[in-house]
Amino acid sequence: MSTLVIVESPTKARTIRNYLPRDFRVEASMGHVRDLPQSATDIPANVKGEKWAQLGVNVESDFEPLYVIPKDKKKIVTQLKEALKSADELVLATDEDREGESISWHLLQLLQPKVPVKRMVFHEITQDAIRKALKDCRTVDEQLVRAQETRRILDRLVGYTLSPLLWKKIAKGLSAGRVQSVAVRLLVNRERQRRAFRQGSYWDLKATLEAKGEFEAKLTALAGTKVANGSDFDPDTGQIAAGRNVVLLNETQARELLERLTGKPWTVTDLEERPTTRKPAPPFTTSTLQQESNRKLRLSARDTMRVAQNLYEQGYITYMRTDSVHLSEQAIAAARSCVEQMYGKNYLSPQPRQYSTKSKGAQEAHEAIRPAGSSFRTPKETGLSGREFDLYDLIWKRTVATQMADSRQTQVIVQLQVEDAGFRSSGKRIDFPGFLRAYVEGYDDPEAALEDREVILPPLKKGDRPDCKNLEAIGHETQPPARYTEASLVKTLESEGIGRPSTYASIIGTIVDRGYAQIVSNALVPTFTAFAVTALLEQHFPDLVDPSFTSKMEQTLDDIATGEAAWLPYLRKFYSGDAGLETLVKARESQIEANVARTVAFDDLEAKVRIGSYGPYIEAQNGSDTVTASIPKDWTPADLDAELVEKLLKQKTEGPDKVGIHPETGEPIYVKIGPHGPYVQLGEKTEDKPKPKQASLPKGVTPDNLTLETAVGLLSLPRLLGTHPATGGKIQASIGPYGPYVVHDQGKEGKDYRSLKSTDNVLTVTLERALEILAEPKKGRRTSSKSKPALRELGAHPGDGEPVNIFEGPYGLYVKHGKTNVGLPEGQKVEDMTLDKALELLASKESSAKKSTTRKSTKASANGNGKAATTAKKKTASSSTRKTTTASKSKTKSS
DNA sequence: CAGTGAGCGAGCTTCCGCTTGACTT
Repeated sequence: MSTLVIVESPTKARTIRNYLPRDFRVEASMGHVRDLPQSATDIPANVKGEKWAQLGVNVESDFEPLYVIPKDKKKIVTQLKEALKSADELVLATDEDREGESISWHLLQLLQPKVPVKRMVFHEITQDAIRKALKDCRTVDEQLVRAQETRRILDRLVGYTLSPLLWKKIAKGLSAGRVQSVAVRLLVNRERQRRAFRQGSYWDLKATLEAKGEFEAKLTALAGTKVANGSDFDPDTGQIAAGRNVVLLNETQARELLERLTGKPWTVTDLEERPTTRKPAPPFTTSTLQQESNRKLRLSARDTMRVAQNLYEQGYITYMRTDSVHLSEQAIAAARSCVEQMYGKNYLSPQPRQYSTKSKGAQEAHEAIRPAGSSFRTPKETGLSGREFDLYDLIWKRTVATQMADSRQTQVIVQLQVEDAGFRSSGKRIDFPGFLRAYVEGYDDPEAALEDREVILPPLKKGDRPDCKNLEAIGHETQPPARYTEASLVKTLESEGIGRPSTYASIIGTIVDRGYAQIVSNALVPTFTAFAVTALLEQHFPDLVDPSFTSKMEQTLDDIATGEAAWLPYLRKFYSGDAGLETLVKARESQIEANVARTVAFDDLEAKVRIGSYGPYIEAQNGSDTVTASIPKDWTPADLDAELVEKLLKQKTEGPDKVGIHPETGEPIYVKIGPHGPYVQLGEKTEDKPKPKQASLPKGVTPDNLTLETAVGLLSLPRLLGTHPATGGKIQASIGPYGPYVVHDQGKEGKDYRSLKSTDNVLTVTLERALEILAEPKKGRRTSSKSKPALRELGAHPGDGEPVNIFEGPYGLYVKHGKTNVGLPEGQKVEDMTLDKALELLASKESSAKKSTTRKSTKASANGNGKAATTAKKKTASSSTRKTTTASKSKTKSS
């Protein structure tokens, strides 16, 4: 008989197994094992008829939750039940936070153990910590569990009562929730500011001066009055903000001033040196890791987490979902020894640095994210490569930097005077780089990154008379507030305490999937739907989309956990009764007119935008007629101005613009804007010609700058360039779904495609140039085996003599034989691989590949609801055969 | 690929937080 220990994750199970006695069996629950039913198919038959069944919470009977085991957890639960049979003690070792406590409680409910049960908690995985934790076990904290359950129920009530309202009033398939709706609202508010933004412009002077060295200075004051710069403008008017005592220079004034100052003597009137110090940023949490990785490595939150998970599973870093900046003693010691070895004692912070968490509602069940172990491997020592290397490198540097000395800098500010004009020059000297040697935190605003650059001024003193080498007038324009990026959205949500480390990445996924935002070169741009939904929620449920809603809820949950508040009255007040959500939603349902809710009004547009079942469209009055026109699919409110609206409508009222007459066919060519953007069409659509020739406008060509020549060219694609001198195969140029390309027809060898560079023009590209492009090796993902050499060649496959090699792909290391690829098992080192081991892996894959073809057909998606761009959730039942065999193999090998 | 903006009506969509596993090279 033995003790069964249950933790959340298999990786945690593997590590703590080493610190427990031999007769302890450690299993993983894989997160939560029970939950409210997610969709109608999960609702058990016996409650399906009930009014509250769709909610999964019996709101008529003290909010009793209906718990089910989600499909993908059924197997785990049976396995855990089985494991418990041979145990004479059960130890629940899930995380010591609200969710972790709840998992333990659900396990108890499900497993109904007849043997003694203990609740064990630890914050560090070391021999000592685990042994101590095992001695100090407690029971499950029912109040903490209640707090979790309250959170769960509240989120369900919000989400599952507001979403149906949106289906009725705006469009089907939409969603609302405590977290996502606030996130969407942040995006919408920022976009509203951008639309309201009025650009202001101002001029100033820049001087290049010389005094024992060159330096630059900027005009700051004129006759004792400050010269206006960007911060003096009111973003809503584009004018100088009220109450500012500044002089605003326009171009003429700036040039006149330049004339007047030219040739006049300059004097240094003041010189100030200000020493400053900077401290290193705290170690990574999930949120800060995602932010930095997005800024520095350009990884999405999701990719960051995927790579971090790999690093964690291979034992390179500590747990990647955390809100704590706490470092264990051993981590601090390891970081300090790294600093000493790599940078020397001078660079060590005099005292070990420990950080404390500031963000709201942090639960701190884990350590900060840092290199694993009691001594850190340097990035080079790890043998990692690609994204894994980059991310580890980032984590290593940030962690090591926390134990480094402050950086000491001197800010130098020089005031200069010429006639009545005051100039300023600022420099920065890094006296001692300290932690900057290892790590500089990134910025969302690339301008701000300059802050850390050293700007050396020549040694100047008061009374110096520098020569003016050059003086120029420079015009500036104020910029609208920047859109949110993934990084800045996560940062904002975290600082408001909204969302959890495990969900930051999926929040962004949700709002993109629901069609609330599009990612355009790293920026999150809200859609028309986002505007409509946000307006409805703000107007009718202002409390729920207020960022402070979550922090108030958290406060109550904390009180429930400590016993100072009771859960039932809280939920009752929130949902039932006169002021409750249920009543409110019902009342609003009859008040809100769908036609109004579907409409987005913009101050600067006369036409209205409506959300239709096929996407957003414009509606305007033309005399007594109502005209509607679709807005192209990837357009957002950011793209829509009065001019474009006009264009879209004109196409409907007066027919499309004619570009000209086709010189050969004599038919007219039209430029139209369709659901996929602007395109040209040859002739009209008629009964006997239902499909006139059409072609999309490529990037850079707009309806405005489109010439007849270009239009004719586009309509004549694909264009034959000639034949290949070596093969005699045809070479053509055209535009495909991925943009302009050239293709070489190699007969039975297939076609060789290459994308054109942005500097090439499909309509004019020559045969010579095409041959040049075709001669370049193919880029892109399919050819990594050609561009990247094998990490190791293991030899020929006995079956067919084809080589068996190890490669590295974006998903880690894998063995390749012909077209078969198999990932290496966890922890398998490249050096230890043999041909035999590789053949074993390939064999297991090749045999299971045959079976797997029969399973696929069951997954046909029932997603026929038109445009809602949801990515179908992939939840196929796992084909256990291959996985379990390889898993058990690697287990026996490692033990 | 280049429209539509309304209907017979069944059954369904949807939340937040814990986890990993399927694919792919």
